Amino acid sequence: MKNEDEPKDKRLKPGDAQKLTMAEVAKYVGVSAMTVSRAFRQDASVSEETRKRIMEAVDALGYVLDLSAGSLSSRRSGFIAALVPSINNSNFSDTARGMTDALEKTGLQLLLGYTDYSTEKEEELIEAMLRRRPEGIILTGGSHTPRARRMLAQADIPVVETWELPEDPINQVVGFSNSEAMALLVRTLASQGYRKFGYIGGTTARDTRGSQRRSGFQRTVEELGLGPGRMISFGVPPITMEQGGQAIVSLLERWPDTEVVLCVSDLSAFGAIMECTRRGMKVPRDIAIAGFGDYEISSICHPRITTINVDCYGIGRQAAARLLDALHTGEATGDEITLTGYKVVLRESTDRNGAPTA
Amino acid sequence: MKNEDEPKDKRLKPGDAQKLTMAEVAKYVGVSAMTVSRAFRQDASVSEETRKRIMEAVDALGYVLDLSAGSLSSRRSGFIAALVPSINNSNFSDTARGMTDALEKTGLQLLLGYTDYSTEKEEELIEAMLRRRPEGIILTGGSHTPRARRMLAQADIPVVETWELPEDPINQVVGFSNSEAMALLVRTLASQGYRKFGYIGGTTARDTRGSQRRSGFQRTVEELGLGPGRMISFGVPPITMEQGGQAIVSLLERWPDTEVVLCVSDLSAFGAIMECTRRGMKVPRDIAIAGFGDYEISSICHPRITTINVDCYGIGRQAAARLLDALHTGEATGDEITLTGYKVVLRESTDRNGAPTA
DNA sequence: ACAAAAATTGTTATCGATATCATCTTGCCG
DNA sequence: CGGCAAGATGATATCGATAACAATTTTTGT
Repeated sequence: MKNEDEPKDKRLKPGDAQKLTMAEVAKYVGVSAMTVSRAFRQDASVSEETRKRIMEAVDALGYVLDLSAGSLSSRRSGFIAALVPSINNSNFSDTARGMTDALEKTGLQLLLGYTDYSTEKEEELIEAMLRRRPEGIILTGGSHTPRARRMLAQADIPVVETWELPEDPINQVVGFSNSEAMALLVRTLASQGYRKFGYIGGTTARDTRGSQRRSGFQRTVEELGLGPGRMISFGVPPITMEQGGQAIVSLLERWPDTEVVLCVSDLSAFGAIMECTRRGMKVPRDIAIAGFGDYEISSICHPRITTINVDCYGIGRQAAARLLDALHTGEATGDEITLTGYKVVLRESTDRNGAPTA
Repeated sequence: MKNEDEPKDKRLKPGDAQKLTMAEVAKYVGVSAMTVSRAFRQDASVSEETRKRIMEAVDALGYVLDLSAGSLSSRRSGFIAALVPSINNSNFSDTARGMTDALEKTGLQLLLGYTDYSTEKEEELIEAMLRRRPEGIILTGGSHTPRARRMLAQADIPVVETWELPEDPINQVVGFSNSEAMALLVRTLASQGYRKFGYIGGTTARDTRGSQRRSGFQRTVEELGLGPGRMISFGVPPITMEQGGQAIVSLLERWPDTEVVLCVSDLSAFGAIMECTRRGMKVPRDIAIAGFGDYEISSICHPRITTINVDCYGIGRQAAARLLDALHTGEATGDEITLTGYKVVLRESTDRNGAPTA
């Protein structure tokens, strides 16, 4: 006979609810741990009767599966990492919702991280995420630190970049051209007769989508022969409603004859409109203002704001779908670019008749 | 001699970047895996020289620590779970920021989940989180399913409930009385002469904070002898700007002489104000409207909205701090209630002089 | 200069589930 | 009724790091 282990010296602290493991559940039911493990997966071969008994025991004991142990041995962490610039931006939250919906029923969980529009923060987050071994990762934008790129390459998992069209994609891309979208808005407004264009955006290149919108604006105004646009930069992205208000004051001081102002987002457009209203100017009678992103506020406020509607939800949904494709096909897929839609939404704030309450 | 293992049959797939482990880094540097492990923690005793060499190797090889293995053996997952109702609500995102800030430098990461104001979704999320063995968990509100409560009890980790004062706290609480806050707003407005009070909120009890605000409203209006309040319920929480607009229409149809309307949140208040404006009513001249939460929009829009400012950031910060306390003191702390502040912010939308642009 | 203390590094067992292969039933068919 | 396939279950090794303790080197005090 082999010598039996003495009762272990493991001192369970008094109040310490001894931690339940699968083995204990197994002993309780009278099966092996492996069978309990199988009972937790619907594809595994366990008789219905045994599974039922196990699940009852799980319930009775209050056992909760331990994925950290499971993922170590199965080498599947069971989650997808997604990094977005801001927690509090309905555009990105719509995108996140799209991802969550697409991942439903796949057994994969979404882990969100917030980069605060900073590539350094993004790098940190990528490292933090990779340490937990995600099965794939979704990023916003195409601007990353060199080290971030290296880590991603090394990680050998599918990567999807979203919300823009990077010049040098890592892997897959789901997004649209922010500069083209802004160009479309400029051309649409120009075709309505506007000639003197102003632009409000943040000061730095941190927000790459913002920069792209700006360059789309600039380029298109010049292409249309409407001279260089009047551009005001204000604040570190993401610029707030308040900064939108401050910016339009600067802009109108410098170029009082401006006819229409395009803003990097609806939020700054809203701030600008409110500031104008407060100063006794009527929008669009005295000045027209447009935003970008089609946030809820733009269809509610007075006057309603002309904007670019972006398929935020679709971006998320498709990004997750592309990622799942890559995971299923064994990541042999070519790196594709999936274009998502956008459209101009004309509303009161740029109405040439200037009769917003019409 | 024992038979030596044949060179393993492990077929590394062609493109497969063979997964790096600590052992390989260790071999590369010429130390033991344990020393590499130590090099990753700043408190461990490794000579500076060795650590430098190891970190260079880590960099050169592109190794990324594997926490799923580490947390299994150390029994420390290194993260805190936090569940909030909505991803896209600046109040909660401020709270989340408070938590993140408080956890900075503690080595603990925050994992956010979104319950969508549903206790069923919350239960699912709690289970999903517990499966990854968080070291603590922060919840919003005090309303949970029985199974959620059981799982939390079994998990034996500190729990903090936030944003309200539950009748039956699980453990620690960081929040304030929503009904008292709303009562304060009612009393403040009553003291300014308002007599005929209306209220706009969601239809169900899903949003417990909303329900508490409603009951605070109702109770106080009656206490002041101003008769039963005029209450309109509209939509499933969280109610949107648009629903705020629809609600005020119903309310004014039913009770056209209402003097002031309190809304469950600033967002519905904003929607209500815009709808009034659109219909040619002036706020506050024709009707006064107030919100709750002091969102950015309320200080920007026109007219600016009277509201209750809540210390959202502080709630998050303190919740995380209390959790850290509990973790450090070995969870022997008594379950305390930490009250957070709120205050009435009077703005144009309830100005009795009705001269918002004054 | 030598013992004691401190700092550094290594060895081995282990965390809790799952992959893998082995074993045991059961059912089915000619 | 033998034999084989399919289904159900179990035994064991393993995932990759870290805890715990052991061994070694360096520093310190007197």
